[in-house]
Amino acid sequence: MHKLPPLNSLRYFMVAAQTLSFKQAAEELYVTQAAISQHIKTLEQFLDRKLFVRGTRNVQLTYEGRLLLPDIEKGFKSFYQALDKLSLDENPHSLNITVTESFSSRWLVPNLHSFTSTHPDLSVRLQPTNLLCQFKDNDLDVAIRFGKGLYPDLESHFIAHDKYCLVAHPSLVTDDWQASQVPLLPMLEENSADMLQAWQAFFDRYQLDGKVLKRALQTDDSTLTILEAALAGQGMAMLRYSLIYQQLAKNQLVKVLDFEHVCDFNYYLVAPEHHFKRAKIIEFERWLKQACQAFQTEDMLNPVQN
Amino acid sequence: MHKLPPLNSLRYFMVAAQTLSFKQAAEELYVTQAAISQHIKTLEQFLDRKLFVRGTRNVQLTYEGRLLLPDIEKGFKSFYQALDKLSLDENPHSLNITVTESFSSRWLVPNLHSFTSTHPDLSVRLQPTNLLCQFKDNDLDVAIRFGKGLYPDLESHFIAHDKYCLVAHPSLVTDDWQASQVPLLPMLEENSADMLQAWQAFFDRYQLDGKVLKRALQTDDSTLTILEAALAGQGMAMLRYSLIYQQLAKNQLVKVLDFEHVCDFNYYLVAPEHHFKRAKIIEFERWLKQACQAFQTEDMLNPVQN
DNA sequence: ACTTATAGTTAAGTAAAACTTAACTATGGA
DNA sequence: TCCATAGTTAAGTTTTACTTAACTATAAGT
Repeated sequence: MHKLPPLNSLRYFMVAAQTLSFKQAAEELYVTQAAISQHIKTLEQFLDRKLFVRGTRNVQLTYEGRLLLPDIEKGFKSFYQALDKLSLDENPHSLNITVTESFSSRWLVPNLHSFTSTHPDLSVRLQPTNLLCQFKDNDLDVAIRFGKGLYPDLESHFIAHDKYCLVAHPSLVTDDWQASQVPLLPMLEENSADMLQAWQAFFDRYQLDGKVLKRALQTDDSTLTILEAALAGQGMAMLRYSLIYQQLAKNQLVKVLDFEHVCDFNYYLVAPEHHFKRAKIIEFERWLKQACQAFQTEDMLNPVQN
Repeated sequence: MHKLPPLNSLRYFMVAAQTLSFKQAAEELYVTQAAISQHIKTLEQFLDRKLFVRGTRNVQLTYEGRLLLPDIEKGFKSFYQALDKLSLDENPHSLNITVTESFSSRWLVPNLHSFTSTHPDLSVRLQPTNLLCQFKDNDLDVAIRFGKGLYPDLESHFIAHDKYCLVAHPSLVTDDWQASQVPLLPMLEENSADMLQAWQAFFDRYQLDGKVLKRALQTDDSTLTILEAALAGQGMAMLRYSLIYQQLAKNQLVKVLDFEHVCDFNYYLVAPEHHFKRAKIIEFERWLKQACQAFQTEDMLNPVQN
């Protein structure tokens, strides 16, 4: 292998060769033309070859200069290419996540510490909202969504399954509870297709008529409201395991009739395709998948789900 | 376009990334590991990205380091490629030519000045010999040869045609000379196929019997000897126009019966193929072709010749 | 023909970078 | 526990890069 010439001289040579003017090259490189002149001289001495024929008011490349130029250009092009790959991510030190309200406050916030502690130079910002925001003009890195993983112009990476559990405050149900006692509990209900489907499965299972049940609370899209109402003992709620498994463990909520219904929806990481090449997102996805194992159970691995 | 990072840091990064050891990289680059450490740090700060994960006794590339490496390697590879192209010619300031004795002393040496004066940084060395030397282990750049241009493993570039002229010292022939007087002049003869063919053409043309002519001198391969004998007035010689056109002009030699015979051979520049990529040879060939125009005449453009 | 303007070179001094030395940190192994 | 190893950092030195300013040479304008 040869010894490499001074690399800056190569750069100066390239620009001078492209412009065929030391003066112009100097302007492009924000130096004086004396600097160009000296660099070219250095390179010519290093290579022991004349690279330019100095005319009176113009310079020309010699044969050997012409020989050199294309490969030098190729080399710097590769360097620029390398930089391009990094610039996929303009803000490597901030991770901007939009996440559904319920998952944010009931799972992500309580669990985030194990990610932030191992990524000290990354500042995570959460935007809890149930709407799938625009990624353009929003400096959002990624979204966590519960759904079918089908979003136009966006890429979705599967994160975790989930299941609905019928739960209530422990004060409302006893250990020897029967299906016939269900009508005693008011329903805490959210009008989401997925959740309504779970309720229907429950009614079918116990041959109940949903219409006769009392409604204590109804919301359009705030799972969080339902959850808080359930925790406050206002009735029975059909809630996702991911959001309450910690409350179940601590007996702050208990299952009603042990009813479970595997969700038709899943958790997905959603973003424009190129965002998934960002180092911080690759890291975050890896962590998220691993951490979500905490609420993955055997019965979720249902072929219907995926 | 991005601003380029410090180029030396890129190089240090590359070697460190390849060896996955700052210490080893330092050894390869003949610097201390402190220098490596500082360069990597500089680059990381410039890019605002960690490139290495520092373990206790080893370093690993980060995702972004791995992203960067291939293009950086590609870049430097291009630079090495550029240098390779120059190293086609190890001695750019010397031009080593082997050339037939006669052409050397009768044409090249008298004409070389117009080349050397426009190429002041090139020192030309001539090796006059009629043998086609080995190019290997000989630091020869190129050969000038008179022939058919067919040399095994070598490339031949056509330079010039030539023709034989029957000449003698002006004291030996008069203006009103007749073919019948030919036998009065002794022959100065070289045993080369090409020249013998010219003699034969002459005999045929004037219906002479070559055998009855007197031989003043015979050589095997020294055209120069023949030429000098002719200049000294020792007889008539069949000589190539290229070697004597200047003597004809100065009347140091005159044509006998105006006899000319276009050569079956030509002048060629001969060398291994890659030598023709050397800047100095490209220059020399251009000059040689142009300068040889001086002895090219209309009648040489005979289809037989090429 | 003379002057002016332009492009590049060179020398000398200054600013910036690269590099070394040496002291320090952290950790795996004897 | 102590040593050996790999890397980091700060301080000082060397080297390189850059600017300024004076100089050369020539094309263009007057």
